[in-house]
Amino acid sequence: MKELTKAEERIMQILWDLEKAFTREILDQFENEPPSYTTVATVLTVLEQKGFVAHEMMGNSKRYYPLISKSKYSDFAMNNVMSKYFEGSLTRLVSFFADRKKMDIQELDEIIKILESKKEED
Amino acid sequence: MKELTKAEERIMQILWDLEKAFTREILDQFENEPPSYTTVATVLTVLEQKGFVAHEMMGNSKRYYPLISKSKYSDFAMNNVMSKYFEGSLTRLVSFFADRKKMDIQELDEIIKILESKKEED
DNA sequence: GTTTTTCTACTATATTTATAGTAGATTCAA
DNA sequence: TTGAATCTACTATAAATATAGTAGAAAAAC
Repeated sequence: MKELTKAEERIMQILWDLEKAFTREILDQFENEPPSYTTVATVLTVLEQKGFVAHEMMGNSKRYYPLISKSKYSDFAMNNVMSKYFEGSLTRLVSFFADRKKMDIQELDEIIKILESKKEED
Repeated sequence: MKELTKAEERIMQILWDLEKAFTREILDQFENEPPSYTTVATVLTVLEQKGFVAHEMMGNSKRYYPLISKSKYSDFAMNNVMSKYFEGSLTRLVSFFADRKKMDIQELDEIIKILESKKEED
């Protein structure tokens, strides 16, 4: 999978959220300093070329939808960072976080619970 | 902090590893298809402008060293991805990983241990 | 002590990314 | 049924990124 550029990523985030959307609808999601309509349209075209989205015609308008799920891309993006900064190890990542973030007992317990239940899975 | 571009990041990774290095030494770390010497030198100049590295003169050569630690940048990069894909929550991230990765009992236990000891800290 | 190598500084160029304009088709609204 | 609005396709342009060449100074090699 290729990486998303920043502009592409912003639009993918919106599209993951909306699931299906016209260019106009995507544009409407921008709060401050929205890009121009054609900019969004161009980025969508690029995203389509790159295989991240597809569209269906509704009248003469295109309704876009993601071809790659957010969780699939999350996985890719995370593995990317993890391999570069934590030797791909979740253990290292968690330990890094434990070292430098405030985490309340409740959050810690929740994570432990998740991991415990994962153990039983096997 | 600004994000590192790919070319910059590759060189920072080497520099984090070597701690201090001349352009030539950095170049020597490239295994296949090394860039040209001047490419490395140019990227280092950019990195210096951006405040990621500094240098000391050794004779007429520059020995570069990182101004930003790998763990500081890791933190930045991780928070970046986490905020975009896991609402900034380590819990969500761990649960995502637990769902889609094979993890052996030993690894799970290790992470649990880390989190337990973090609990006692407070 | 010349030649060769090795640096840096500066410049150059190609590619990618980000952003948007224009023109022509289509739809809508009066 | 014509004028306004909206959409796509195509093109344009600026900015950022990636890569490297050239020239001149310094050092090393012979």
